Amino acid sequence: MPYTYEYPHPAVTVDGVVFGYDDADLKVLLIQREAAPYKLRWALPGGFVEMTESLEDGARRELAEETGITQLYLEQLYTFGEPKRDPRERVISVAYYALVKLADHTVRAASDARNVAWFPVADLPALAFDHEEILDVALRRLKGKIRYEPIGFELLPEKFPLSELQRLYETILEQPLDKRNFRKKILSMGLLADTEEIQQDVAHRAARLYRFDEAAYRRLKKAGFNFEL
Amino acid sequence: MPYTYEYPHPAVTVDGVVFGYDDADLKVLLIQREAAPYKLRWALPGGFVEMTESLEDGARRELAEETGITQLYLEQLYTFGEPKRDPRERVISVAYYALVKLADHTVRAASDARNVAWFPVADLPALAFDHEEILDVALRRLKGKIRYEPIGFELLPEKFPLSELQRLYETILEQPLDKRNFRKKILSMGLLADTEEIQQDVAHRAARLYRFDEAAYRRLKKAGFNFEL
DNA sequence: AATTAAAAGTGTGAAATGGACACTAAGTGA
DNA sequence: TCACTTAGTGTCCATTTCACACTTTTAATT
Repeated sequence: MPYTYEYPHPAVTVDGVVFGYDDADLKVLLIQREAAPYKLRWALPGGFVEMTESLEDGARRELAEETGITQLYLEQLYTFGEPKRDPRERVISVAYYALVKLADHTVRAASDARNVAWFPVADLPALAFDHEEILDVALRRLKGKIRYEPIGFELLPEKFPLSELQRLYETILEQPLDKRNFRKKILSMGLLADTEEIQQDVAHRAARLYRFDEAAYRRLKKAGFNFEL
Repeated sequence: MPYTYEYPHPAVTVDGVVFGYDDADLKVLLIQREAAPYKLRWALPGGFVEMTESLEDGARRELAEETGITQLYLEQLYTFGEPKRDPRERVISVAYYALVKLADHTVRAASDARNVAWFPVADLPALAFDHEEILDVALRRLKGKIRYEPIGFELLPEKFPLSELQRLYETILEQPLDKRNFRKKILSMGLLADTEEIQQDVAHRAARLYRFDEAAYRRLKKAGFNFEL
């Protein structure tokens, strides 16, 4: 069952940079490699694209197979194709980045029992291949995009207090934000709905919980509204 | 000399959306196909990536071969990989977009003598494959990027009057801009150097000519300056 | 030489936005 | 009841944005 072509074809893979947020830490999901090259190194989840699936479907499939994660915000990031990025053969990797609500997804061990774990972005192990570069591009993209698109919510639980949203922004942007100005700005966008609930089991005044109002988002987006922070 | 793999590999191409600007028109460079499928249809220039070159090098090589253009601003756009986008076999296409100074480059006929021509973006023929979608993504990217990065200069001659720069912005953004406000804003960025020259052979008051000051750009960029219009 | 045409070039005031800043309210635990 | 922790709230000043119209310069036409 070999496949033969008149001209050489590179292999094509999809890799995913999956971000999660937990307790003031931005985290990335990594998988430990079992085989050479880079045996035992941590790497981004990913794999070969199948001939009948789209690139995005391939990315979703690989993430589901390797980490069990299925509900996520997914967007194409960049395509990496330096000739020597994989020592075995020419591999073009179409990278996606994803945002998941960490609380909802305790990661399953991969279907093939490889190690899967969340690492804080601020404290990463050495990665396989050019995955450090891919991660770097993903971080810059996330940092840039969160300024003008309301994607931060994808990293938080369904219901969250404003302070948690602010901490998320401060973590990703790596700069402190003024509480009053942040609240004014975010609330004035009209994307947050008050759930009429408050935090439970906190040892201080409980905060109101909000949720992202997706219907409002679509309405405003269609009207050309600007979500710049 | 066939190439054989244990698993099926898609073909990988690079395609280029080359923009030029001329006389208040944004234009795209297209090539007429000679062979089936889509015989005689116009298409984006592009071709197969060679195994030893990077994706960007491949894009530059294809553009040089097919159109003779060598000096250009080039940036990766997006990767298109729907299973059926090419009827012959599975083809993943890494698209780049490019900006060229149209005045400097009268397009050469392709090395293989295919028809090459500039088309106004506002008045395009039907295109081969999914090239209309690729062009659409490129246009949106250009429109978005020109708002916060000074890339418009890449489309103008070395020396240009402010009115021409303004017309370029108005063309790309598809909206009129106020002359005084535009000048104030652009000049205050400190990216334009006065060449001390003025227009020649115009039938009215001649305008000062400016050039893009790349050294200043790099300095300001490093300092984290914001080039939003 | 005077007139017309065409585009260049220039400033102000009003409105909206952005950014700095500090205290009170509410709830828990000791 | 006191101490601690986080929630929640408004004002002022500086800056930016936006709307807006006339004079200058040069060449072409009569």
